[in-house]
Amino acid sequence: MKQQDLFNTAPAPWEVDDLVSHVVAKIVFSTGPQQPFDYLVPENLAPVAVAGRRMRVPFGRGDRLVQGYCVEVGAKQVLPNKLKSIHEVVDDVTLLSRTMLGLTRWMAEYYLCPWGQVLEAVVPAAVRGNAGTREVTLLTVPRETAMQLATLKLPPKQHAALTILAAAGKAFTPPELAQAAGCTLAPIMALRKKKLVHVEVRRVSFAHFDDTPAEAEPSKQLNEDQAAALKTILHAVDEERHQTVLLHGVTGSGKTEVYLQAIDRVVAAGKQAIVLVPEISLTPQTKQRFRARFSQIALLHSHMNDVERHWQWKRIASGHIPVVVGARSAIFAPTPRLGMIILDEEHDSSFKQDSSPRYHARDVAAWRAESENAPLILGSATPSLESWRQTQTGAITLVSMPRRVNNYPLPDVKTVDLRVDRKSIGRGAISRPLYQAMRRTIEEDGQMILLLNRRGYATHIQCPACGEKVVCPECEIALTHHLADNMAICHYCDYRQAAPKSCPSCGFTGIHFFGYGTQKLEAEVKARFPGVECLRMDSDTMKKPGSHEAALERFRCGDAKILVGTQMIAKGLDFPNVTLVGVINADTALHFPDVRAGERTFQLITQVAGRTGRGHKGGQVLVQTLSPDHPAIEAAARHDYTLFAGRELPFREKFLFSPFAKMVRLVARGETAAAPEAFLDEFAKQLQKVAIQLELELHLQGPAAAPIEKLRGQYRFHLLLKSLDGEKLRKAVQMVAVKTKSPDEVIWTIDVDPVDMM
DNA sequence: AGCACGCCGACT
DNA sequence: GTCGGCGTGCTC
Repeated sequence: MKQQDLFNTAPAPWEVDDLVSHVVAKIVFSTGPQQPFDYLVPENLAPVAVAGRRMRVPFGRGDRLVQGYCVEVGAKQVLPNKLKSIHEVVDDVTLLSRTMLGLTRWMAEYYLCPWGQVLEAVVPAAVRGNAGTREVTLLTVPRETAMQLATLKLPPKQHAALTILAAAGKAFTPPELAQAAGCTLAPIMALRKKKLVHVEVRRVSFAHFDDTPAEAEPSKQLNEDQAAALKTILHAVDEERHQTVLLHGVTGSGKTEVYLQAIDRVVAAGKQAIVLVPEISLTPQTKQRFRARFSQIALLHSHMNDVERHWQWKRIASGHIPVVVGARSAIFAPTPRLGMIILDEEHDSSFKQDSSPRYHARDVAAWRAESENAPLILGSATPSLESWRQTQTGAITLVSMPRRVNNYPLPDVKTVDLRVDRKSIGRGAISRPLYQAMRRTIEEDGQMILLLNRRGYATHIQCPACGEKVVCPECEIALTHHLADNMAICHYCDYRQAAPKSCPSCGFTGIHFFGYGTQKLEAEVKARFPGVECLRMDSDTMKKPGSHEAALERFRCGDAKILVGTQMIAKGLDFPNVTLVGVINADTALHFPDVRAGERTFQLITQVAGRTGRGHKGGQVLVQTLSPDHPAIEAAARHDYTLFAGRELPFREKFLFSPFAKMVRLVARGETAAAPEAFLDEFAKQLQKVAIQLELELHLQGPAAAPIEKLRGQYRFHLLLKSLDGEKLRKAVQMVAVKTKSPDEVIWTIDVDPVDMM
């Protein structure tokens, strides 16, 4: 029998009489062994030893003190001397409620990663480190001392200090008291030693941020579709019952207003709402919209410093903040009475975390909402096929808003077949039809958005003489030419070198820069529309905090007429004067070796098309493509989600992909190609054995070189596992994973429900 | 993860 | 004989 089993199985019959009942705490560590460990709770710590706090416990032969999360406290029959005792309780506030502990345990099981690691990810580092607080010592005079103050025999300075403290009627820190009494710290220390003053050590916050409530704006009148959607949601809110609602509303259908009014009801009931938005759309516009409607709101954004993050966390935990708006990790906000969760743009891939624990906020939200009896609202114009499928099986309630507000029509979308038009335009990214539409837009004083999903100037650098391509030495992918500083940059690892003037291989001086990035597009626009203000938004120009706000303001006020950018301009923007959207190359994501390539393309085109026609002037969209007949592009041009889903779902079903099959992806990497490949080969073999044992119908794809074969100098391989039985699949992977020790040179990861296949 | 234990080879 | 190489296994 293994040692650990001694603690989890019943004691031997002859030991039963020795059992004593004791309060025991279950501790989980964030590093080291993964299983929980039991410790005795000593009597003096019983009041503070609460599940959800961190504790320091003696661990190992040397009894070194280690910090861990207490996940459970309860009376237990134990053999005396079997367990060690907790040394100290670290936190004076509970970091994780019962629900959050349950949630993290579920995440650990579902995403196949250690519980301790999930706990560490869920509690912000700023909270763990008590950022922005410090310990202060507070002195008061106890009753007994105050009564005998007159008769006490004390040196004059001590007596004076004590008298001042007794008269003050509030607590002083030692330095404060020293100053008030006009003495040094020595007499005060003496008073502390003689136990004449009461000492309390407390953690206080010295952070302060503006939290003055804003003037709240009234709600808007809803149209028929919005009112019907709201009614469905409110039904669940009022009954305090869990239900998932998919709000499928076309772009501009007024989903946000429905959210806002649903939140109103939650707030009125004294509960809190969590609103999750994609990272990219936590824009000033979204922020303002929520801030204007709710007087008290916590906006969690990535540029927050630790002090503010901690402060926000405390405010939320105190229950005084009714509305929390944030990206993915806001799903862990410590709201004490959760009344509703909203995931806006639920299809967005930024809801999936790309490091361990690789959770999807949509699925975490579903678990949390169910366990807290709260409705979950998923909103999108282009729902994920995972959610859409669940509306068909009845697990999710579908509510549709097929019309735009104010009866504005959806914009007219035309594809520009580049196979035909390319010849007529010569060199350049803007086809003749798009150019003409741009001209017209400017004449009519409208504004326009041009989407090109690649940053930089030229996408690859190649020698026309010898064919040599300039690639990253670490990742072996084509370097992108950036004009601003004339550098060649790897978009995977950010490796950079000076752009070559001649071919590094053959010395030919006519080395050529091919392909279009946003920088080159911007240059072309400026050249062809002199005097028209053009603004570029991509991650290169939006690095500084506040640049996003500034750029959008310039566009909103009309100073800039043309907005050029990557996908960051495709979502959420709401500018009524935008009457033209141009998609420079709809095919960039279409031919990726990824099942979701079509879905992503459909989403991107639909979303960016939705940026126009939001005012009385209407709007039109031109989509440049080499594949106008591709189902994803055709469906997007017709604004027809059900057409797209109707074509895509049978394909997913036939070839066993999500949402029909559950998928798990293993990625292994190393300095050589052989080691990770061999590792995955062996893993696959072991899996097949376990699959037979579990009677699991397992489908394997690979191992094969990952689409990004080499990254930062390491070779990458992957193995895709699929099965209709997700639970058994995870079980099988778990069984193999615990027994597997990879060679030192191989690093590997497990991704449950992978979204990114690169 | 750390830390002790233990079983081998190179040294005072 | 002992010092230390790191392979193995345990930690409530």
